[in-house]
Amino acid sequence: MDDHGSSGLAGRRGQAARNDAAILDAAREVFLADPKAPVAAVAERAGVGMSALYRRYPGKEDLLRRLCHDGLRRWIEEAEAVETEPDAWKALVVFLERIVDADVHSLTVHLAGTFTPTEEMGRDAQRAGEMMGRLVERAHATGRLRRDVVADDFGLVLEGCAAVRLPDPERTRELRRRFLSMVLDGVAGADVTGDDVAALPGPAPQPGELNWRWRRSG
Amino acid sequence: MDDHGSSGLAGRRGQAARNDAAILDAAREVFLADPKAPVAAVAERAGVGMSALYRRYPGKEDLLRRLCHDGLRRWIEEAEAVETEPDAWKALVVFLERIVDADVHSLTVHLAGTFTPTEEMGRDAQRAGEMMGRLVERAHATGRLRRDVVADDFGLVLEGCAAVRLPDPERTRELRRRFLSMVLDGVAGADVTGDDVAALPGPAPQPGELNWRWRRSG
DNA sequence: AGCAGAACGGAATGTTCTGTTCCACTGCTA
DNA sequence: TAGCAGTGGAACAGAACATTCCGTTCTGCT
Repeated sequence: MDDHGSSGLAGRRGQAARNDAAILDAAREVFLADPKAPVAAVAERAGVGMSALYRRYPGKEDLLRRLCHDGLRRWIEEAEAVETEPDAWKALVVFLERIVDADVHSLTVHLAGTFTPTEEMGRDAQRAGEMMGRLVERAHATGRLRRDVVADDFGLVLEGCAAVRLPDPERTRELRRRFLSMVLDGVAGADVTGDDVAALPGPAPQPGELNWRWRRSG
Repeated sequence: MDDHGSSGLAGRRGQAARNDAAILDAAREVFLADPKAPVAAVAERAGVGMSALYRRYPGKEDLLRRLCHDGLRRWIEEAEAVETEPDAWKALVVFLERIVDADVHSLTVHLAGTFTPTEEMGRDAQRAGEMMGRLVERAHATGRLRRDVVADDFGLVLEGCAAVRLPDPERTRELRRRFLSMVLDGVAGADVTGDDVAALPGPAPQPGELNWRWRRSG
């Protein structure tokens, strides 16, 4: 087999490989902007025809599923990446920043319900939740994270950050970072200030309470 | 004119008046859950037929516009209500809590773009922005609000709170309050703690930057 | 050089979804 | 009791959409 260059710049095979990526990128952009967007919008944004799309995925749902599962894997990946960080607080912060920057939360949460999940996705989702839990547990141990904040509170935080949306993606990232920073200051405060903030109100979010979109028939 | 009771419990006229409210309530619930929901869903939720709806509004767009404008007026109303509160920080907090509880932000922001706005709405929107600005200005003067937070940062905050959504409305309210509380602790911190938090990153949101949905042809 | 077929663009198709209209009916109101 | 404001819900027309299909292009191999 006469492979023209190892990184796929070759004529036909290369174009196909490039389309693989183009389609996924386009799908991410389009479906993040509107989870109900038509498939044709993805093709157009990717600069390919419908057939290029349907050659790779049996149907719309499969594309959505793929996108979501990729997001889930990315989450796990990022969580693993910060596990070696000695400063547990910093690990948590860096993790959140990366998830927010990559818009992973939108991928995993907003797309849920638009397809029927795989069992493997269920397992990965649980794994992702556990890793977040461990991250928070570690941060609690340092005393830097206020004690009345639970792991699922960060579900709220990520949801909030994901909601910040502007036409310009780069500006969106900046403002999300800014917002995240505000929230983190509120979440780190207690020990530093010497405790003059009131306890967080209301029952804390229960595990799985935020994942209602994953339940069947949505 | 033989009016059976002043608060409209009468037979036919009363039913009509009751439908007025039922339709608006239903529309709020339905369109807040999904801004693109079909009109029929509103009629069903209100327990009325299509004709009851189209007798009151020439078309879907008019209903949306009405809902949004009501939200805008509510915003102004709430802002005026806290203007007499002597404690400027408390005024700001109470105002935000009320806006969040009433889901006014979703009404005014998420519905924008689904209809062409009136000029009067434009004026009210500007007025609403100004009132928010004054609220923040007053809070700054007390020193209780950290200095690097600008008025439009609360656009981010409200967007974030509105993004917290569960099937149960009451639980949604609780968790939004909890999230808001976290954010407010982050936003109040600086002066109280004696300044060991870093400055907020990124250029602050510019006036009008968050209102892009209001611009024509969305 | 030439062929087999992988890969593609985009129009065509059949179906579902939705905004709006229409009509027959009900029971106040005067 | 006559008339009509008010109503429910079926009917309609057209838009939107996922998916299929066909004719074309250009590669990789012989």
